[in-house]
Amino acid sequence: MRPATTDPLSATFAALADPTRRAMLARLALGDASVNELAAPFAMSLPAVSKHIKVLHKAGLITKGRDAQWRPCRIDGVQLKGAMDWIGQYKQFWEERLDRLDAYLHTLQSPSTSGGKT
Amino acid sequence: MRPATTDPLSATFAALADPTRRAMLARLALGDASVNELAAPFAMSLPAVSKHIKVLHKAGLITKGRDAQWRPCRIDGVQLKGAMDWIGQYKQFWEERLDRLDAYLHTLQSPSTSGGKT
DNA sequence: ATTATACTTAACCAATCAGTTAACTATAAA
DNA sequence: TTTATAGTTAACTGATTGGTTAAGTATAAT
Repeated sequence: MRPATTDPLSATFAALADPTRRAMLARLALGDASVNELAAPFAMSLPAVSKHIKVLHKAGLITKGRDAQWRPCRIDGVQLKGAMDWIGQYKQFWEERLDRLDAYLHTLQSPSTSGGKT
Repeated sequence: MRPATTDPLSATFAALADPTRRAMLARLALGDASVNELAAPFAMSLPAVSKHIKVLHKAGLITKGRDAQWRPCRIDGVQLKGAMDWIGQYKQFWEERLDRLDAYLHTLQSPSTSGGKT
């Protein structure tokens, strides 16, 4: 087996690739929550929830504190920013589309000499 | 078994969770490329590359054309925008941090009545 | 000391994933 | 028609994933 400590970006995207975990982040965006509070909306066992939380934690998307027997979870934006920045590199590939749509709409609006495709 | 057609966001994040596939997108950002061109930098078989491409395609991150026996691939930004927008919801969780750092730096700079920790 | 609450770990299972090799399809070139 | 090039599909494999139940740990309450 490889030591393989997956790179942060891969760990982040993998963690975000599950709807349950995304819902947990959505919950945590409203404020810190214990494991049981995070588990409440889901029809799955507590160990399953615990594993999801571990995935989020290992990816660095949340931090965990301690308060008696509770383990309050808190969202941490650092890795989310990393993921956002990575995707941001490709912004042109959706803005370009909008530009083309915009250009097309202009051709409809002002019937000049443009014949269409180059 | 569930039909389960995974939601677009999950498919997108899952596709991005692999460094090989991210590298392929980086290549495609430079311009369209055939399957063999995409495969060139990687020490893996062509079928493996073909599978990665299929994952990207099913997630809607690329489109595939046909030119004789070639299948030119092109990046498609729509789903990337979707992923970006989802993450963007959480912007406050990294800007907040910067705000706190900024506030802290100000306490260092202007030695007012603040004693430090609460 | 016992019991309840909060959570984790262990062991297991079925499904998916990332890779392989071998065989196949489709188009172009000789 | 044969051969080369480009790519996909099939069948297999080992590792990972997402879930389960049962057992264990840690703190608080009785």
